[in-house]
Amino acid sequence: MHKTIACGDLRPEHVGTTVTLAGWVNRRRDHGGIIFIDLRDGKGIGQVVFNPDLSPTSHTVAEQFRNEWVVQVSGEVRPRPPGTENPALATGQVEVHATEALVLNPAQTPPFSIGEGVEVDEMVRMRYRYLDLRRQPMQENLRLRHRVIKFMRDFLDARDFVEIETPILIKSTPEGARDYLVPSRVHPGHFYALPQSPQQLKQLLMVSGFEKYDQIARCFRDEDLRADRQPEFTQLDLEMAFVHQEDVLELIEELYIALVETLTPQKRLLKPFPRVRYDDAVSKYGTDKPDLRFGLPLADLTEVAHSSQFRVLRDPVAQGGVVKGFAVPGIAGYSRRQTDELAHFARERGASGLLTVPLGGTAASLDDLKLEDIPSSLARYVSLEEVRAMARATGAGVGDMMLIAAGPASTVNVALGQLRQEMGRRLGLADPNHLAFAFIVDFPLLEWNETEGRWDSSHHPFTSPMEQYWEHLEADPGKARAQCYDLVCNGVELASGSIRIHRRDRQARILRLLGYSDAEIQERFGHLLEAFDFGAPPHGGIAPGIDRLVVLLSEGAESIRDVIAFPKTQSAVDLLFGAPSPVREEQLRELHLKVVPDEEKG
RNA sequence: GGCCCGGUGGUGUAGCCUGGUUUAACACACCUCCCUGUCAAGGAGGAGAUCGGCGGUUCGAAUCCGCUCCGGGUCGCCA
Repeated sequence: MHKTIACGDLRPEHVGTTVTLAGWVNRRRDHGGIIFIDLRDGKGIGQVVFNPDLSPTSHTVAEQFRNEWVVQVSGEVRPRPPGTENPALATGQVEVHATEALVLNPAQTPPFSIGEGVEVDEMVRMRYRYLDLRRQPMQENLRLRHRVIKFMRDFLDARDFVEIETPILIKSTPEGARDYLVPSRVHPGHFYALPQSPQQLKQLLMVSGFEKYDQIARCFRDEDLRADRQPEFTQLDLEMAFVHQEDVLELIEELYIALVETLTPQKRLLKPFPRVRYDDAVSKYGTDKPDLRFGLPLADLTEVAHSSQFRVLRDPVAQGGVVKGFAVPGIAGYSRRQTDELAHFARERGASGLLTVPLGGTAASLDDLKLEDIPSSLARYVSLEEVRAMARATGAGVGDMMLIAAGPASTVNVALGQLRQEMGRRLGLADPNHLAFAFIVDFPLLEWNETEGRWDSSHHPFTSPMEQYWEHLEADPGKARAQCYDLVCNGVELASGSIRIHRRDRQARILRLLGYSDAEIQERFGHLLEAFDFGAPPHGGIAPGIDRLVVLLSEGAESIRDVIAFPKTQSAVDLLFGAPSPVREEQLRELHLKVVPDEEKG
């Protein structure tokens, strides 16, 4: 080794010993005579002193040191002189007095500072990702990620799970996300697909009798990106035989509680995880991934609005829509500009408009409230009693503001749900040190696809409906509820899973319901159906996302790009390697491919 | 594909709305010199920018207009 101890491991117990350190120059302070170097390595930072009186030769070498040079230093560990200890450093009680110094590799001035916590443009960070990763916050993020994954593996190993790798080159799946395709050289015109998840493979492993399978699995989806989506991402994929839904939920709850309490004990946790029905989540929070760190629940105002004379509310109801609203405490004094901004926010998310209803004035209670205390267009069209009814329904009091939207239920829920999240953030109700986990259950099995005119699986076609819905499934598909569950936390979907169908006849019924012909079923799912004929056990599983979890557990990661070593941009470009890129004509020929130029761009 | 935000020395920002008193400003980093107990060391000096690109308006464009590229956010999309 080029070193005998890590820079970050220096402690008072080493005083008197002679050590050799190697690392990067984090910062240098040259006093003309004495020189201080903060030397950084993977374990942390330690201070080295170069004193010309002690060692003129090493002092001369150290005069050339610059930030990020890779250097090796030997010397004696001594306690720092009284009054010069640095409590901000774990190594701050001691320092190394250099007697030998060596430049292992000089370095150019980096494009951005490694040692200081300056915000740097993400484009530059990704272009020089290896330098970005050298920075402390990114080191912490990736080390946390490692510990999370190791914890999961150890936890499952102790419960008899077997980690099994599944292929990356596999068959293109028919529906769902767009596949990344890989052309076959050996079979002209044929393609592999990268797995969107190992879904069918893990079900086949259940048929194989492994009973408990898990995998830290890379998944690929060629869809447009968001802050919490990358073209490739990592899941803890797991599946169990002979389980009911509650068995899976209990395992996951136990895993997440143990993981958080062990790795991030500073985070507050709500135990046990509430089970929230899908319908309740949507009606109360407008979304199936509610942030439960705060209240601000949505209230249904359709009844009140229906009888009112206000067309903005009445007409949408007459057309089968709903009116919903929620109370935001203490913001009755918002300026016109601020309320306009909220309305803009709602419209951007699909709402036709937003009624802002401040309950202002100095009234002691709702009963004393006067119409002139309500600077809102609502007050011009509805009675004071109707405003009071809405306030009672939303829980608004004097000094609060009601935010109300009308329209089709799905539109209103999306807009108000996101507005609720935004208000929680603005009012500081969403404490980042609080993790509010919850299971969302009782999902609908199917969703009507308006554009395609058919039923889609809300989860995936292998999800089993609850037992009682099999009987009238074809007669009333929309009514069926699934044995399907999500784990959500702080407004983020963290995991999704289900009890699967394990009998051929039932799987075929679902696929036919989804509009597949018998020939298509055989071509696309034949391998799975055939497996079910050979003794498939009842089974189910879940797939927790690793990237989003690490973001929630980390201090300061703002997107999953901050917890992925080499992420891609929103346009799926790798700025470090410059991928994707054209390939040689010869490579294309081997793959029997010809590139057709874009018609518009030529 | 739609909408929104951003792009100014190596980094982070100001200037842009209201075009010319700006030789494009400031901080950090960088280079030189001074400095023997600092830890965001300090002091003095210096170098460094086709203002993302192309085109237009104008006597004059970082500033106004159009197109375009790149990054980010979001809707669609993500079984």
